[in-house]
Amino acid sequence: MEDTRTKILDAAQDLIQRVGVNAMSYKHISDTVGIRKASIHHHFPKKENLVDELLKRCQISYGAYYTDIVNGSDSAPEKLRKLATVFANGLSNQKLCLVGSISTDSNTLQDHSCKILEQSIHNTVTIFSTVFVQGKEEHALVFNETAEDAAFAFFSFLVGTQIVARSCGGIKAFHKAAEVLIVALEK
Amino acid sequence: MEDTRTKILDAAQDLIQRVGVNAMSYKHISDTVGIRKASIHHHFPKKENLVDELLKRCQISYGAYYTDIVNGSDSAPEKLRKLATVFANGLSNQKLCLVGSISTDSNTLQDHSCKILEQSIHNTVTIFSTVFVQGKEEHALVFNETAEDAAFAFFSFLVGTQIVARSCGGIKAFHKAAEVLIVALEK
DNA sequence: TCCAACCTACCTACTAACAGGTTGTTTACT
DNA sequence: AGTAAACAACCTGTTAGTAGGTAGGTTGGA
Repeated sequence: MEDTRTKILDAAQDLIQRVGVNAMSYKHISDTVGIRKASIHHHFPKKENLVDELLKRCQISYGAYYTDIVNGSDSAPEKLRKLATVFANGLSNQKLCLVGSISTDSNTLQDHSCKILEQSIHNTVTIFSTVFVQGKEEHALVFNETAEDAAFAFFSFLVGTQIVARSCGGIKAFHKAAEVLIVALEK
Repeated sequence: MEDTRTKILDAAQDLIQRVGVNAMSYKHISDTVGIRKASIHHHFPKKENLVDELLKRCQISYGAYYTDIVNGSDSAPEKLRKLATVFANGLSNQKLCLVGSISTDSNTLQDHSCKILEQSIHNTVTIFSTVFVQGKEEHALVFNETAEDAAFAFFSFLVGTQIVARSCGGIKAFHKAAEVLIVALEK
C-alpha cells in the first residue's frame, strides 16, 4: 500500500490540475485521501510546502518523461507530436499541465514557490530545446530565433492550447492546433 | 463620475486578470471601489452574475479592439504582430487575458458561465481567422489546416505564452516566442 | 398641490460555511 | 522509551450571501 504522503501529493496534484491552486483545499484532499485535515498538516505544515513539493516532484517525473521522448530515435517533428500527445492525454481527463495550472495563479504564490515554478519552466524548456537543436541540424525544423526560444514558444503553446481547448473545442481542437504549429515549423 | 456598476466591473476585471477568478472576492472589490460588500450584491446578486457580465462586456470591448486591428490595411503577419502586442501590453501590467484567466478556472464555473466563455473564445477565433484568410490569399502566411484552426492555434498560443512568460522570462520572452510563431507561419 | 407608493442605491449587522492552521492526545510500531 | 502518524477539537479569519433598514428621487393619482 502506497504511503500517505504520496497519496496526499497525488490528490493535491489531481485537484490543482482540475480546478487550480486556489480552489484546491486541505478539506478536499482530506475527503479524497480519507484522513483528517490535521493529519495533512503533519506531512505538509503549510499549503505552500505542499505546492513546493508538488512542483519539485513534477519537475522530476515529467522531466524524466519528456527526456525519454526527446532522447528517442524519432525525427524532430515526430518528437514534437509525441510531446503534444502528453498534453492531449491530460486534456482528455480535464486536467491541465501542473506547471501551467500553477502559473496562472502565480500572482497568489509565495516567492519561493515562484522561484521553483520558474526553475520548472526553465528545465522543461531546456529539455524541449534539444528537439529544436536536432531539428535545425537535420533541416527538419525551421526557425530563426534560438532553439531555447523556439522550445519556450512550443511549451507555451501547449500550455495555452490545453487551457483554451478545455473550454472550447476539446481534444480535437487541440490536435488540429498542434498540427498547425508543427507543420509551420517544418516548412 | 463613472457609475458604481462600471467601477465594480472594472475592479473585478482587474482582479481576475491578476489573481484569477477564485482569488477574486467581493471583499477585494469592496475595498477597491470603496463601497460595502452588500452593495455589490445589490448590483450583482451572485458572483456568477458578475463573471457572466464581465465575460459579455469583454467580448464586446476586446471584440471591437481586435476587429480594428484585423480590418486595418497592414499585411497579415503585421496584423498578427499587432494582436500579439495587445497581449504583451497586458503582460507588462502582470495581467492576463480575461478569457485565458477565466478559462484556467473553468472547472469551477457554472454551466452558463462556461457557455459564455466558449462563445467568447469562438468569437475571438472568428475575428482572428480573417487575418489567416488574408494571409493565405496574399501568400504571406502558410498553413495546411483551415484559417479557423490556425486562428485557434494563434489565440491559444498568445494565451499560453502570456501565462508562461509572466512566471518566466517576462515580456522579452513573450516577444521572442511570438516572433518564432509568426516567422514560422510566414515561411 | 399634496401625498402615497414605489424605486434605486446604499448601509449595518448578521449567518453559515469554509479556509488554513494550532494544540494536545492517542495509537502503534521499533 | 521514543517516535511517527494519526486523531478530535478548536481558533481565527474570510468567504458568499441574507435580512432589514434608510435616504433620496420619481411617478401617478385625488
